[in-house]
Amino acid sequence: MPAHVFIAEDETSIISLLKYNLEKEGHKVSHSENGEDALKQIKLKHPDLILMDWMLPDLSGVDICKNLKKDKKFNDIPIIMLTAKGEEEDKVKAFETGADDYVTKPFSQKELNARIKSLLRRAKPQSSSDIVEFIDLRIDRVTKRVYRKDKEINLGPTEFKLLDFFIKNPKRVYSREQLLNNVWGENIYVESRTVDVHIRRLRQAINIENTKPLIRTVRSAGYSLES
Amino acid sequence: MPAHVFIAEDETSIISLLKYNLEKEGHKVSHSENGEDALKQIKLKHPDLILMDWMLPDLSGVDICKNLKKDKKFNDIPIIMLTAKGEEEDKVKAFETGADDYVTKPFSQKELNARIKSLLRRAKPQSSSDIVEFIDLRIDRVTKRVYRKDKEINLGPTEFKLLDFFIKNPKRVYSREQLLNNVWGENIYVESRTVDVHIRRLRQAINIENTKPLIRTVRSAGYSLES
DNA sequence: CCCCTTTTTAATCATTTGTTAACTGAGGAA
DNA sequence: TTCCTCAGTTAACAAATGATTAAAAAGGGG
Repeated sequence: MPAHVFIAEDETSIISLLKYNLEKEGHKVSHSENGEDALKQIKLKHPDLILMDWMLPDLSGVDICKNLKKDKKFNDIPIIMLTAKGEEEDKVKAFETGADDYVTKPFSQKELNARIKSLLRRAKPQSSSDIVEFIDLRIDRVTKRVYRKDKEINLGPTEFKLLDFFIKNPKRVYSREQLLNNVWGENIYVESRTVDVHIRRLRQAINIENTKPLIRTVRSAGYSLES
Repeated sequence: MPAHVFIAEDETSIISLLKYNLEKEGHKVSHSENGEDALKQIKLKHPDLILMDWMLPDLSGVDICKNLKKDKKFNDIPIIMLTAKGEEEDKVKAFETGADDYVTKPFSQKELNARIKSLLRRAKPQSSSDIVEFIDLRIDRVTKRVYRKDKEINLGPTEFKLLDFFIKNPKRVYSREQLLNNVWGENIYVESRTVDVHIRRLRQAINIENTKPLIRTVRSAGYSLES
């Protein structure tokens, strides 16, 4: 699983070693050499995982960790703390501040890779409820099935996500940009016309023998799910 | 969640410490001070979880672990390895031999309890019953046999665990990552494509003369067991 | 050393996706 | 009303993505 890994570390030799190895694994790597900047960049780039030195100039790893963990937007980025060998009590402190794993220098690249993999694939808790309904539409997030009038409907992944998003706030009108941000993702760029196409596909799919259309077009504003 | 914990450890001071703490948590505790005896007792008592010292007189923890993990009847008992501090490479070896978790001495009781809880939670739900059925599929957890339409099916260990996991929550779609975490274990790192291969083998195995396929592929989401 | 299982790899196959461009229709202005 | 313009709709297609499959490589145990 290629991911974006951020390294906060002041020893350049370690940075380049890590960078080399991580890129070989297919990850995208950014880094920063001081705490202040690291925090700023992390918030800007929103990486998938952070390798953080315990000791950093001007803002310690612990502080960054605390800061991130209390911010809803960033508290689910896994953090691996890097510390010098032998500081056993640091381990406890690291976990207390919210680090997800802990590696002592010097570490084997193999082990680090393993831990990274493990953290990256750790299940994200899905908070939303399992089955949602709207009018004669039912969507089951556990079995990934969608029904209209108890008849099963086949949707592609994007149409599924689109409908799933609409159904969270029925009747609310979303602009194409909002849909792109919420369904496709913040940092993915596609033409806004693409939304139209998927709206059409979704409409076709959920349009079963003389039922209501369910998706409303609001001219020059966007789309909404309603009766 | 009270359970039966077995301790294989030769230092009596550690045994009594562990025993005290585990019993305070409500667990039933047995122990043995040498490898030979430990293995015998484990097979006799079939505990819910094992705490095992890496170094034991006359039969090492690794050997016991290997022995148990290749025995269908015992390979699902979670094992936590206990090792002296600083032996980093042992960690890798421990996981390779099939240990489910790894703790270095000295350890905090709090951390150990957390890990025990986590492993028990993962392993427990299967204890509900020894024979489970789904459609025309029957799996016997005691004898480790699988039948389809009363005809016995031969599955490799991984396929067995995979099917066993699926059958706990039929119809539920699991991602490859979830399957890796739950069937292979949190600490084992294989490519997620490997899952596909085992799914295929499982499919082939349970596909007896014109019966339903039973395993559904959900593109970009995962797999599920259903009719 | 041979056999069996697991894992990786790579080729192939199938579906989904994003884009483009032509088409349609609503609504405002004359 | 009629025409014009602009936004939305539709269909077609190429590219990308994801799943399947077979076969080779890697381990592990007897």
